[in-house]
Amino acid sequence: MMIHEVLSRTGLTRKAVEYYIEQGLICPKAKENGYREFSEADVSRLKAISAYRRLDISVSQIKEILDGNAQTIECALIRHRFTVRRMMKKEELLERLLHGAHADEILPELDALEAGKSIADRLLGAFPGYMGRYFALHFSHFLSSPIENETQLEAYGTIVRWLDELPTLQLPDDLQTFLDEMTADICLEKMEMVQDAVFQASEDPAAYFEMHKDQIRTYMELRETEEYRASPAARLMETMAAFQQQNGYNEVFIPAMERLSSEYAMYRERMQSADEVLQRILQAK
Amino acid sequence: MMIHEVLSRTGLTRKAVEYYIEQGLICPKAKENGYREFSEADVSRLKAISAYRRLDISVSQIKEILDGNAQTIECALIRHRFTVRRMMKKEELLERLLHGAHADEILPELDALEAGKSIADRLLGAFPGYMGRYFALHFSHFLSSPIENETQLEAYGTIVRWLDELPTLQLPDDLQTFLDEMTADICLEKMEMVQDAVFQASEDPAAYFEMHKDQIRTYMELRETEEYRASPAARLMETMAAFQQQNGYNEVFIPAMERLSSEYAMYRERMQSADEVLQRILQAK
DNA sequence: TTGCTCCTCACGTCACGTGAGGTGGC
DNA sequence: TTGCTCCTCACGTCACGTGAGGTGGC
Repeated sequence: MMIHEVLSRTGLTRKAVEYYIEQGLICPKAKENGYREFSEADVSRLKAISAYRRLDISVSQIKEILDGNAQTIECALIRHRFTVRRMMKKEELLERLLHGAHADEILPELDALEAGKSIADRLLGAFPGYMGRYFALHFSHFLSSPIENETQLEAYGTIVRWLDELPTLQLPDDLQTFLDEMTADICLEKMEMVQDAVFQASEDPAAYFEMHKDQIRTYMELRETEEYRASPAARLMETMAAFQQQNGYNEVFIPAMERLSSEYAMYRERMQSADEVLQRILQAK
Repeated sequence: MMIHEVLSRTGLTRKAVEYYIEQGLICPKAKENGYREFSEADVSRLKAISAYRRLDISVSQIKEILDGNAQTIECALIRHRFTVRRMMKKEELLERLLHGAHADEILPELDALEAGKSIADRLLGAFPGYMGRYFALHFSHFLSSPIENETQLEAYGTIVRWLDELPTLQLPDDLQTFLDEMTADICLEKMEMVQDAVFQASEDPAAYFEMHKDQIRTYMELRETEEYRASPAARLMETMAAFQQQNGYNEVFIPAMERLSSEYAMYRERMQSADEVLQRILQAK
């Protein structure tokens, strides 16, 4: 069909369609007279493109999505969600400005907001698929307090540099497939529920361990078995641990996060004492 | 001071500051050697500019705000709020796409979202200050149902054309000042509460009138007095009514809204029967 | 003289919009 | 021939980013 029909069926403009052709999202054949011949498949692709574009997804990301990269759309969704949250905070800040607040008051909060965004973006890029989403969600939780002193600013710089220099974790194909399959149906809501559960547990670890002692025991026993040690899950954990150790995750990234966010520092402390509690329970067994 | 100090104190880049100078947001003096001399006032202006920019306000709007136009910032806030709401809907739509929905399903909802935006933007521009905000908020309430047929599409076109051709309502200076002063402390929250109260009342007008009959009587009596008729409030109402009548508000805009949104049509019906109830009550008086 | 800051100018970004100027189909 | 569609090319948008190339101050 001719472009005219495509335009009326998709609601796109001629220039938009030409742009998508130029960017390689669709490739209609050129006829002898130079006219382009569009197929039904082109039309349905263009409809999808239109939907994604209007949902604020960039053309290059749409290309990935149409190329069958299912991770991209999850990634886009989480980015979108972070954006909405930031916008809500911005709304608050705008109201404060309207009610006479001075710029000096809100600039540190804007700094924090933008720092949170750039760290979350980098985490999403640095770790493949599910892991990036998990890390981004996890650390975003602590990145809302304003950036008010030099220490925080330096910590932020350290984190950004560390993430920028981090080599991309390239999992062996089988582990990557395993991870993707295991996490395929873990939507954002579930991730958030898990995170909230962890945060809750960190507040009163003894109670948590008491309540879940059977599961914990089962898990601990499982981890001792040969079967588990040979499983992809164990190999995945090992690979991650080795990657983190090689790149100074615990020496550079975590301490910088603690300097950037006092909330995170407190969380880490709670987690460490939780670990001690667990050790005591296990020894008492 | 030199630009270097300005940059370190504001956190802006050289190029950004140069852009704001080019756009006339600040005008530092040029010294003989061509260097620019910035003042303390420039620095605090730049801090405000930085805050507003990072809150997604355009440079031309910031110019208006810095020129002392207090309405602009309210306008920006309401736009921002609408944007957040749209983003939340977009998030839902993106989730549906992720879970396998076809583009055809969500395109009509995107149409409605964008129609809502363009109508709200036009209402904000067409009516001065508070009125624009009130209209935008009021009609946005009804602009969420998907655009699914030709009638709705035509209605949308009619509305957009009507708003684009609408002359800007230029109130006499004293009435404008009166309006601005009366509405200066009506924040969005209050507006929303009022709107919600109206929507509630429209569901069961008899009950509403019964509950507020004393206020209604007082108001009706007030409207009969000479004092009220000579007040700016009455003149404002008259001016608005005349403006609406001259431009076919009830003949073009309202019917198109009814065709675009069945929810709005229902609301109008309820309001009309509410009016009849009120007339009966007043006659029975 | 060296190394630093300052300046202006030009081109790039992203996803198109808006014509201009020319050809093809009926 | 006329009026329509189709094509490519060039320049514009918004708020800067990224150099290039040249000058001023110490």
